[in-house]
Amino acid sequence: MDKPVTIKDVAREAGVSAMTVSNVLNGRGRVSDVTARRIRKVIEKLGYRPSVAARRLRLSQQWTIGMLIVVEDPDFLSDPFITAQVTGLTNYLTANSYSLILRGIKPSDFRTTGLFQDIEADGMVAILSGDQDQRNWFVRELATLRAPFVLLQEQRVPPDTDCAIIRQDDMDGGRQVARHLLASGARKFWMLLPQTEWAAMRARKEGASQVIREAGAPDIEVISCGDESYDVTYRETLKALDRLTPPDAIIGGNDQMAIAAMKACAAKGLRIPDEIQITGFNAFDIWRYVDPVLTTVRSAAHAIGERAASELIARLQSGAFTETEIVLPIEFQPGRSTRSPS
Amino acid sequence: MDKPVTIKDVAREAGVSAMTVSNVLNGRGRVSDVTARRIRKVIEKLGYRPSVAARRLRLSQQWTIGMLIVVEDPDFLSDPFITAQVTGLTNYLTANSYSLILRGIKPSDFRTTGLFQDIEADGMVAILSGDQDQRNWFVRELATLRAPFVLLQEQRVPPDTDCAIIRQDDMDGGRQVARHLLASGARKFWMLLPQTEWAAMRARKEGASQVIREAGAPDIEVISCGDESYDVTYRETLKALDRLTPPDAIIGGNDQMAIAAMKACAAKGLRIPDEIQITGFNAFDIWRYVDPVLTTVRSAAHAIGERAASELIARLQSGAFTETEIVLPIEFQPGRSTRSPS
DNA sequence: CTGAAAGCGCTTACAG
DNA sequence: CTGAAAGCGCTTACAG
Repeated sequence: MDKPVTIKDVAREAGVSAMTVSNVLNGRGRVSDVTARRIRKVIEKLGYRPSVAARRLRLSQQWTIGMLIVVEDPDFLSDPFITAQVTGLTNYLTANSYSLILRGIKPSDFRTTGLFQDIEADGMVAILSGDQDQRNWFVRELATLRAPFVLLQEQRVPPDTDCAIIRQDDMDGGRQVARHLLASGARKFWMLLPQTEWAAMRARKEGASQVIREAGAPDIEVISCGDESYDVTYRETLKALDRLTPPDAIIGGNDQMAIAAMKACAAKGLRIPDEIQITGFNAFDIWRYVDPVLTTVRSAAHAIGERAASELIARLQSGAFTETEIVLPIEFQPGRSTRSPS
Repeated sequence: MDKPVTIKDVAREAGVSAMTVSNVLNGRGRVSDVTARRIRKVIEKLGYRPSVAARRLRLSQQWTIGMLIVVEDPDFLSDPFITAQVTGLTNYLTANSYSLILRGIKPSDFRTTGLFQDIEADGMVAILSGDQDQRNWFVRELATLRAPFVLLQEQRVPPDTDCAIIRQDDMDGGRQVARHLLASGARKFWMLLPQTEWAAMRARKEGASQVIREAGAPDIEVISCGDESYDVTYRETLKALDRLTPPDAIIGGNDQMAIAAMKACAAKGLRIPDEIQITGFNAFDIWRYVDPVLTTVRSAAHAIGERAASELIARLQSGAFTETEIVLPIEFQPGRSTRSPS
């Protein structure tokens, strides 16, 4: 319709130059109170809004961080572990006048998507999935953007890259879960893992395996649960219970999987925790919806998101990441789906 | 470090003008195959990425939609009803080369936040909360951006505004729930609602009330549950059960609240559904984590998000919204937390 | 305390 | 098939 009002329109109406308007807007330079007040009146009257595009071009800074979630599942925000990180990120960015661009893409679309053609963010935060090869490839692609980035949940820092990793101590979480179960008498373990290899889940498994091997118990049996949805996990657990002797304990890769397993065990008539113990991971609200309340590990997800934002902003200001590997502690949270250690 | 490579660098290296490079990039104009190939090689070699800021300024189009969630709770993505809408929105936008800027703000910060000073989006999608007065005020503020916007979950279309509303038929959901409960013999109802007045929840209540009044039963008793968190809802339900005679049925404002109520009833020794029936709303994954499986209403949340994106993009192209009020159907989903109608 | 001018990196009629 | 020039709306030294 009507052309948007620009800084020039304001300047003309106020009888000053565009520069003076800019100074008022940005609090720079010396402008007399009288002039400033007059200009502000005109801005209000005309409904003037600065053009972000122009300012960004001029300053070659975007005040924008891109959040990239690389997953096969198009419903990429359904996992509370991810949404909590996104929330922490946005909240911190908003408080610091940065914008967050959110994008979920499938590994297969990775290359063709706009984000990788254009530069619209000063920095990136990414959650990757897939095997190590695929993740390495993602990291190389990200690096071609020539913008600093933070990887969440990754276990290894890519060498020679303007990049930092932030994660919670999933391996320690795995260790604590395994110790608790061993102390409660478990010797034979299953762990439920999705097909998609999340780095965080791998670490949980490694931590648990390590403690279990050290205790001289047989290594964990991995039950592969496809897309980690409730239905698939439930079905795969049932199948495994049909095929194999039930273990003493099932370690869920996350809470949702643990709950599906719980229901599967209940369907088989196995009493929890007497006949079989079950643990989850992350301690989001759902953990308490179930009966018995799930033994799980409290996640630092929100803090991870916040930290990613603060590290990235610091990096943009200082020119280099101060730390490239940040590990946040997690907290074991016993429930009633496991027995208390004797 | 090194200055970013611009279209001029590419042009110089390829021995052509910037315009020709631009033509190759955008598939406009006639460029000979030989030249085009050479230019593409140079782009690859130099690692050139177009500056989005420059293009946006030039074309005064942002290819960006802003998603604004106005809530008191800083953890604004914890509600799956919201995340599902956000996911639908991003997915559709990404597929259409639009970016999504996500921002959650508190009502009190509404005015001071950047989104309302600057223009960085071609259009907006908003989820509002608060009472009608507050929401009206938000709508007026949004209108000052002079960009089209879509309101999710709103029940009334603001007059004379470049705006559309999209919602699911929450009122019908409320009706269906009430009919089911009445048919199962219920006469006395409670409904759990948070302090924050979500328009969608109001509509559920209205729908249910209407059917219940028509059946000649006493109107619903509303139990106010603060921030709608598990803990508060649980506590308030317990308190109500202590204070008042238990009703025949409790209608949860959403699934999470219904589940908290379920646990509270169980704690009081009330058998579900024999002594008390309970229903939820939205049918996200958690609805089935509980025992007995919750009777609820399947939500069109993901479709709402997608539709918001498609309507907004269509509006940006055509200059006007074709429909200003879009209502998506919902689906009643009986579980085991209610009795089957006799 | 205020202004004229240059320039950020693109794209678009308009010529040739 | 290709190029020179103008301009999108800002901000920043540099003068006055």
